[in-house]
Amino acid sequence: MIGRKPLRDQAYQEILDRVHRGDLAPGTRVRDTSLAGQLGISRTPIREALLRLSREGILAADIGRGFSVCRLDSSEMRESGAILSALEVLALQTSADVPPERLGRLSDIDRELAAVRSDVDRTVGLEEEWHQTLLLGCPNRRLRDMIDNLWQVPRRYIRVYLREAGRVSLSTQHHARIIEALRRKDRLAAADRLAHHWERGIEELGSWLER
Amino acid sequence: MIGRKPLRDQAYQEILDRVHRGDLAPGTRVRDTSLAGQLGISRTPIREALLRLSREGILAADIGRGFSVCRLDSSEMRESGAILSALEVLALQTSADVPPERLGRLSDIDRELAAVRSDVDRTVGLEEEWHQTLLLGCPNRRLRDMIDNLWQVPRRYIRVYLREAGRVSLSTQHHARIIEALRRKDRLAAADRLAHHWERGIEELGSWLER
DNA sequence: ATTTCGTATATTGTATACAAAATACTTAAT
DNA sequence: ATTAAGTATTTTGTATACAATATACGAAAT
Repeated sequence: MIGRKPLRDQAYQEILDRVHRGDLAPGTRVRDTSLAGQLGISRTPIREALLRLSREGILAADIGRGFSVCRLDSSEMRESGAILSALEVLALQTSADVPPERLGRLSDIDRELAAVRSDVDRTVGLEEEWHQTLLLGCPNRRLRDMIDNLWQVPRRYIRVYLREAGRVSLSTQHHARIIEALRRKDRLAAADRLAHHWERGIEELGSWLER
Repeated sequence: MIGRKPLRDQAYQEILDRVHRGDLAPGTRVRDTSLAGQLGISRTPIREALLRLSREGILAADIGRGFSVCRLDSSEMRESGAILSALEVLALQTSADVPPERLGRLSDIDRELAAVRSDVDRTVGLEEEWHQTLLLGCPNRRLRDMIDNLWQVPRRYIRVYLREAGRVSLSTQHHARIIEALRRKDRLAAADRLAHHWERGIEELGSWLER
């Protein structure tokens, strides 16, 4: 076998998936012993994964009393959203022009996004893929990695919003307007619209959470 | 005793200090066993600290062959700097107006910065404190934490630059212009100047590194 | 019945043990 | 003398063990 992955990385992914699937609900205490048993590995790599997740804001770590899944909180969502928005805008501003081929893919994703209804997982996945595709040309690798990581937080909020508020998706109209600006090679305008897209999305989620 | 700190956090701080002091030079392999011996604790909390440092871009972690101190690389510095710049600008834009009392402190730091010569550690410390003080009023706690963390990277570059290039400090004139804008309660202008300050600093460091 | 205290249990944080893999070392062949 | 193969030694990644602390449970007192 060529690609060996440390157990801690596999554990990280698995735990993250469980949080996203709702298998580990907000507020739940996460016991390393129990996870170690379930995954059939020892506590050591589990704890390494938990420590990382707590640094990333998915879990809370109270000293001496272990980990728990962070509760959903509108101000936390607004804070993360503001950061992610600024970073995506920066990434887009400093990207090379988006080639037509990639613009086509973005439109494809949007079409699929409009077609898919009521499948929350698919919708969130496509929304994230759209953003990733948009920023694929950003030469700042560290920035791209950071953005990918930060996405884990809003993802949880979008998912619960789509599911519980019964909304089908966040408006894809904004996407279209961003693509339009990129077609004109006007990255500045596109970045502005991306910021606007985020603002609206954050506001939509925030006001729903604060209902 | 009231405030207990996990060993992993103490280890994290100690290792970080060693990297900054140059005790652990760029490229050095970092062996958990050796550190555990030196700090008189076991490998477990050491490895937790190393894992965290590698996520933060201070150490490199090659699977199966352990950790090493990241080599200084101008493009990495530019990438981190661009991110940090954007985040500090965001923080300043979304801050409350900086009260006169705090503006005074900023000026004090600048005066000290101008007075201190040839003490690299003190200079870097003051520069970082200046930025922290500037952003103290940012209500986005997550953003402030992220900025504090990210600072660990440029810190290494500034330190080596001041020491080896023989420069005394990065220009404090920019600081003064930022403060001036804040006196007029013009946060937007201040944010612009902060961005400019970063741009110039990054360019100065970058061109020196690429010499 | 409710509360308070004490004890048992579980869970954490840290230390140690072990197996696999990587590095360093030795020796033999050219 | 240099290289190469094979062996010994480190070093890593993971598992387990242990001590300290926190939680859960139950009995006694009000």
